[in-house]
Amino acid sequence: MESFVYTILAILARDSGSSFEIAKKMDLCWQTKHNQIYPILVELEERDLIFCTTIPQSGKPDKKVFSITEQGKEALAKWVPNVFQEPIIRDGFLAKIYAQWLLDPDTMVQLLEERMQFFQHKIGEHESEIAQLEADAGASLKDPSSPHFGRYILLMRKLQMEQDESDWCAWALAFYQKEPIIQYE
Amino acid sequence: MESFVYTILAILARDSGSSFEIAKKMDLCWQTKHNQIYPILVELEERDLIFCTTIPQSGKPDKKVFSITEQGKEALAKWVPNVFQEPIIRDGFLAKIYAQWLLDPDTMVQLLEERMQFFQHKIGEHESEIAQLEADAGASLKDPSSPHFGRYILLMRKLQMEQDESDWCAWALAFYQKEPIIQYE
DNA sequence: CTTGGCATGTAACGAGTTACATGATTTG
DNA sequence: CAAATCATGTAACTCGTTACATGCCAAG
Repeated sequence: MESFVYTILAILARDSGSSFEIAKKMDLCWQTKHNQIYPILVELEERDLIFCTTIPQSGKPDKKVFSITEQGKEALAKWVPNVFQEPIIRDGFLAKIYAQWLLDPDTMVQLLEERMQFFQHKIGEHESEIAQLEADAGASLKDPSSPHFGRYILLMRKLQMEQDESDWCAWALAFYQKEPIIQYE
Repeated sequence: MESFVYTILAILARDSGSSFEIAKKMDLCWQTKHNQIYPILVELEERDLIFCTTIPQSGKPDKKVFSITEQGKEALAKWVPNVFQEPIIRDGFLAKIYAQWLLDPDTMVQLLEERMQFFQHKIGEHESEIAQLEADAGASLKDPSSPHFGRYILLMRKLQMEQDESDWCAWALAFYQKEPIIQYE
């Protein structure tokens, strides 16, 4: 929960945005559904760590744009050097791999191909986001004092991880094709 | 939850074990605390997907060894080709990276080094587990019809992922050392 | 002699998801 | 003209963690 709250602050520190926009950016660090962030935003506003500007819109409900306050930035900076955070990973697909010996090879091949496609799709998305960032931010991307640097290096990490996942699928698939051709390690 | 339950079944399909032993093996697929598995084991036993042999022990509470039933194997095999499972990742460290521009470089360097060490430690653990597996199972490790194959390829994947995480930390650290020497991509 | 691992569980609480409610605008 | 995306939120429910309870054995 703590990490979840500070992820919102970290996102708002880089750029103001609506609850909906925040929700989309969360995925890179902390997966969640948009519902969860509404009550937190209220709480953060009460604690003066963020503030909200309401933009009236015709037809739609008002758009609420949240921004971080100086206090918010301080709270965030104070949290960062705190206790070590263990990453949480839960992946049902891996249980399926664990149980693969009970299944026919065709099912497993299909499963692995589906997974590979999933990551290939993600890779495409992240590649275009990086290209966008490069176009927008230019050289500041590689400057640790720029607010874009963090997102940039996280995107690069995600991309590499997804490439690895995809490579691993290819490697695993080779075992079912009788000819293990791909080197992995 | 569903994936969680089937992960238990997948582990028991490979090898019988106590609740405690299951809990330790869960980490590779689905991180959880041991408390959560006790009520599930009761439920699975009621549904005849697993059965339990109680071994009396002096001093300690009885050791309960759980094994999968034929019905359990069938249920597991039926689940595998089911709906695609999206992996869940939540990592507070990444939020810290997101917010890095608000912090002094020293803090970030320390954070990255700590993270790197964490993964290096995990790599060591998994390497010795793989060596153990290779010694125990030999050639059957690379045979998709062996019950060890699944765990083997999952361990290889974990190892690669952790190596990547560690490499990424080194890459990110280079930005703070003025000389980005490491190639990543 | 204390920390950590082995070993099993329950109860209370906090975190996270699903379903529901509502409605405009854009894309296929 | 249906589905997806933008957009905001509440309520009910399920999932997951922490705290508690108990006790042995081995290593440092």
